Parts: sequence; structure tokens; C-alpha cells
Amino acid sequence: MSGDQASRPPAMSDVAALAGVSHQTVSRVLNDHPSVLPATRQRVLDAIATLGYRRNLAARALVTRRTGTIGVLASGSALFGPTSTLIAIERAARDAGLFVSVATLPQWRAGEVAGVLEHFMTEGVDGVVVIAAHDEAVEAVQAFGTPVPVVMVGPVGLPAPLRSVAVDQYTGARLAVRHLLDLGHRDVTHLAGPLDWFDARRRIEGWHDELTAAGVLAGEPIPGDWSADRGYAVGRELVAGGLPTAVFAANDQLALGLLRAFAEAGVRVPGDVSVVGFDDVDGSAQFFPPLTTVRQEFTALGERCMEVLLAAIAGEEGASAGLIATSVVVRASSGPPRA
Amino acid sequence: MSGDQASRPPAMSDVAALAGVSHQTVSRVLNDHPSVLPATRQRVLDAIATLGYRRNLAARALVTRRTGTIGVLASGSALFGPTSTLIAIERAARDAGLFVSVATLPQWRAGEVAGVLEHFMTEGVDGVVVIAAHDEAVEAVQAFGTPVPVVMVGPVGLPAPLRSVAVDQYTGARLAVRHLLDLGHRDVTHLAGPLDWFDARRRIEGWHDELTAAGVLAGEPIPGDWSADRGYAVGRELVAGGLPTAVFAANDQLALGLLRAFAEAGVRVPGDVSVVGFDDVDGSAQFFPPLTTVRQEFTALGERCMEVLLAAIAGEEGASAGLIATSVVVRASSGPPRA
DNA sequence: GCATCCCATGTGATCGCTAACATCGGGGGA
DNA sequence: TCCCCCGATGTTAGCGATCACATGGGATGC
Repeated sequence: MSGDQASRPPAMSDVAALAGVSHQTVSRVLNDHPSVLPATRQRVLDAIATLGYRRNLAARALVTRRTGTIGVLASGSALFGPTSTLIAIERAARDAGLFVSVATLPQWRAGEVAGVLEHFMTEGVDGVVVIAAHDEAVEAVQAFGTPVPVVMVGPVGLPAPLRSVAVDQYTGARLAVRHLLDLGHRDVTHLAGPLDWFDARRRIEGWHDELTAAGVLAGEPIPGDWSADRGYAVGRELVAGGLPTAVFAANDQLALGLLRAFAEAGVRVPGDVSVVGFDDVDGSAQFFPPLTTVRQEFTALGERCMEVLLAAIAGEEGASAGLIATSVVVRASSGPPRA
Repeated sequence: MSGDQASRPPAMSDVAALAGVSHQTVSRVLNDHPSVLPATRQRVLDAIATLGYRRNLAARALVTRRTGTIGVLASGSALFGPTSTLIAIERAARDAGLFVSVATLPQWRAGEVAGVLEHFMTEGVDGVVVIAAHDEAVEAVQAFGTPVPVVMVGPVGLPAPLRSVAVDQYTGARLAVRHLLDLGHRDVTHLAGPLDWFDARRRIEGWHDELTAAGVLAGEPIPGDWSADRGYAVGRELVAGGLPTAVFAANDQLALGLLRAFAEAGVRVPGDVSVVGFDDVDGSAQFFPPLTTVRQEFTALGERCMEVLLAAIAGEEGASAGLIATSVVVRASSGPPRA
């Protein structure tokens, strides 16, 4: 029966033969079916151990129409936020017993997004997570219309059937500004991220609303990207054109550039100007000076993401997301304004 | 025949029926078999498009015993090097038409490594890439003994059947030190990475050998980890205990900490002391001052990694790895020593 | 002009697993 | 005591692809 070609890995039937049961009983043991006698179960488990048997996932997927795999579409940059999110999601997924197929995308062009989603569909993923922080990503995913559930990480309030999970960027920004207001600042400039990113927009709104709520005129944010280079350029302009008492940068990279510009110009931080960032990247505690910033709970984000996705896969409807908390990490770059 | 349950996605037989051919001919079209008449091929392609057919990978894997998937075992940290490597490998793999299953590991304990490898084996991956920079990882992988090819990214000269691909850390370190020697330095201290990391050890060797080759006594490197905090602590000690004319830090984070310590103490860089890092992380161009550092070609690393893995999967023997080049990025943190 | 070979295509078996149904005892209620 | 039901296990039929082999017709060789 069992043609031992030495090349073929053991199959369920081999285990069954060794244990003296039918292959179906082996299947029952593997799937924790209740009606298997303890003695039988043990015999099967022994046979599995002896043979070094591993269940063939392809065969299983073929009949169950479930692969137990999710596809994660991530950005192809090493940016701190997206990367941390990816790691958190992967961990949460594997804890839930799922396999994680990852594809990265250098740019969010619709064609490429469709290509990757097609790739995932061919693979037969049970669900997709898109770590997508900006508009084009949402449009591209929406246009594709996958047959399996999709969770977008970043955006909020998407039209069905898309679901989303996000960090509370808005409140994070408000907390950062509140911190500065509490120190006595009334002149808080915002160096924003790129406007086609959700996070950037929500941080702008938070900054604006918190200032407005305190009766302070917000003005216009300074347009930026996420780069330290841009931070430096803006820093120089501020030095030349007149400093506010505080700058809230949309991320730590921008803040890093600002700090360099200020340091070079002999502007003291926080003596002459306070700087607050966003992300709490590795090393921000050793910027010059150490950066006050906003920390996001990526682990919680990953877990929430999995909850929502698993619920969606199970066919549940709502699965409202809620927002992931942030907190201000106060360091040396922020202080009271000069009197 | 085709029981249109509306729930089942179209299968090859559905396409065959619509195109008026046998399922085998559909298979031939999909696999680019030469002997299919252009007219037939077109009819099949049309039917595929009409039905929105997608080939079922599980069914294919079941019979071919190939999943077209590779497993990538990455570290669970957002460190720049490992993350960039992961992204590069993913891109190279997908370009090669492979699916990428990722698992991250917060710690390299043998049990966890075995667990993840077991996970990959169950999934039926055709090969495994391990982005592992230190000893324990190699031992754990070696102990597991996977039945499929494994490529370790980082180490060099592993015993068969393990293969490896690595960046030329050694030469990178020599280049960095050479740069300092060329500027006239003779007193180059090395702030090292953790000694159980290959990269750290090889950077130490490169530093040591380049100094020795120039007839300079190297002394002992200062032990470190990869953190900016450690860099800061060491920076303060150096300020208190006597500065060398140059410090070669094992990575940019360490360098960042050094720079802060020097800036706080009023030590001028590069006037009083030159600093060189390693990695060229995002933002290092905006450190204060902008950091001279060593850049690694991650894209090339990913591509080479795939070449080696694909060759191994194809059954080829040698597939010697070669080392990936590095280059020095000269910025403002290095200059001639004070006369 | 006839045998030969190859090209284009079809047929049947099979990969390893799970779902659905069949079977066979034994225990409890009427 | 008889019957019904359930627990433990076996049997059969696919899931959707590929592989190996079969088939039939036209071009080729001598």
C-alpha cells in the first residue's frame, strides 16, 4: 500500500496504517473532534510523532476552501510607523494561528495595488489587511473590490464593505498641543505631513482644534512631507523669518531636521523654541535635545486589526473599530516659552 | 454539469466548458505549453476573462508538491537594517513570482525558531530565508534541520547545507576607518555593537585590520549594543575621560547618542572629534552635524538572496554567495583632526 | 504511396485531505 | 425486554489542478 518512495513525506494514510485506524480518525484527532477515545487518540499521536507527519495544508485548503492565510499589503518603505504596524499585525495574526503573506508596494499606483491583490486572491487568502496611509491606496483597493474581507489600517470611517482600524491621530495631536498650551505657549506652529496621508490630515485637525478650543488662532500649517530634510529646510526658514514659541512637527523625522536647523543657528531648544514630534522613533530620546513626542500603541493596533478581520471572516457584520490610544512622551525639547 | 451554486468560484472545468475544450487544454494555456493553437488559446483566454477565473493554488500545490511560496523569518524589531533587508527580499521574491510568508520573532530562542520553521513546513514553503544576525539564530536553524533549502542573511561561511548571503561588513568597516585615516586620524576608537551579532564582530575586525595595516595600534573596542542610549552613555564617558580624535560607531543609532553627548558638552564635531556611523539610516543626513556613515546595498542583498535560494530550490549545488558592497557616505561629522 | 513522426488535444488517475453518510455496539427509557 | 439513540469508527466521494498516456490527422521521408 504505502509505496515508500523515500521521497514522499508521510501522509495521513501512512499515519492511519501505523496506528491501525482509518485516515478519518487521524483527521479527527488533528481537528480535535470530541468523539475519539483517549487511547485511540494517543495511538494516533504516537504514530504522528514516529513518522514526523505534517498535515498538508494545500490538500486541506482544497477541500475546506480556507487557507488560514491572510495577505498583508504594506508600503515598501522603512518608515517607522508602517513598519511597526506590519510587525504588530504579523505577530497578532500568527498568535491567532494564521499565516501571513506579505507584499510591499513602493508606490500606491492603482495598477500595482490591483496586481498585488490579484496575487493574494490567487493565493486564496481568507482576508486582507492593507497598511495604507493615504488616499490613493483606499481608492485602488475600493476599485478592485476583493471577494474577501479587507481591513484598512489607517483611515477611519470607510464605506462598507471596507473596514478600518486606526490610531487616534487626532487626539494624539490634541494631546501634543495641549502639552504645549499647558506649558504656556500660545504661538504653536504646525509642520505638517503630506496632505494625501490620512494621518497627516488628522494631526492637522487635532492641532487646529486644540488651539481653537483654547481660544488661539491656528493659522495655516506649514506644508511638509515626512522627511528630515524638509524639517531642516523649514527650520532654516523659521530662523530667518521669525520663530514661533513652539513647533509641533507631524513626525519625528521632521522634528529632527528642525532641531538641526535650530542647533546650527544657535537657537536654543526649548529656551527659544519648543519642539514636539510624533511617533517616538528609535533614537528620539537621544536627539539633541531629547524629543518630546507622541507614542502610538502599535501592538494594540495589530491586535485590534486582527479582531476586526477575524470577525469579518467569520461573517459578523459590524465589528466597529474604535481608535487606538496615544500618549505624550515628555522629554527635553519642550518647555515654557520665554517670558 | 456545472452546478452554479453561485458560491463556488469558477474552476478550470468551467472555463473548459465555456471555451469548448478540455480542462487539460486550459491547463496548457495557463502553463504556456507550446502546443496550443493560437486560436484555441485565445478562446480559452476569453473564457477566463469572461468568468473571472483564477487558478486555485492549493489544487496546484497538491499535485506539483510546490507552493511557490517562501518563508521569511525576520526579527521582530523595527531596526533599520533588518527591516530594509526584509523589504528588499520581499520585492525580489515577488519579482521572481514567489509568494512570501513572513514570520517575525521578538527573540531568537531555539524553541520559538523551531516553532516558526514548523509553521513554514506545514505551509509547505519551497524554501526559507532567515534574516538573522546573530549566533543563536544560526544554531537554532541548524538544530531544526529543515527539509527545504535555507538561506541565512547575515552570516558568512556556514557549514552545508545552510547557505548564506551577506553584506560585506568587514570591508565597509575598513572603508570607514580608511576615510578617517585619510583625513589624518591616528586615534580611532570603535564603539562596537553587541558581540553576539555577526555584523558587529565583522565591523570590529574591519576596524582593527585597517588600523593595523596602517601601522596604528587598535586597542580594544568599546562594548555597546545598537542603541542611541548606549551611544550617549559612552559619549559622556569619553568626554569625561579623554577624547580620541575620531570615533567609528558600529551603527548610526550609537553615533546619534555620541553626537548628543558631544553637543551637550560643547565638544565640536568634527573640530574636536570626528564621528562615523554605519547604516545610513533615514535622517542621518540631518543629525547634528550630518553623519558620515556607511551605506549598504539592501536591494542588491535581496536580489542575491533570491538568486541563491532559487538556485538551491532548483537543486543546484554551490551557489556561492559573494558579498554585497558598501560605500562611505561622507557628510559633515568627519574632518581632519586638530593639528 | 505508405509508414513515421509530431502536433494539437482529450481521457483517466491521482495528489492528501475533509464532509457526509454508513456501521456497529451498548446503555437507558417505556 | 425491546427499541431508539448516540458514541466511536469506517467508507466513499469529491475539492481543482497536473501528469502520463491515448488519439487522430497532417506533414515528412524514402
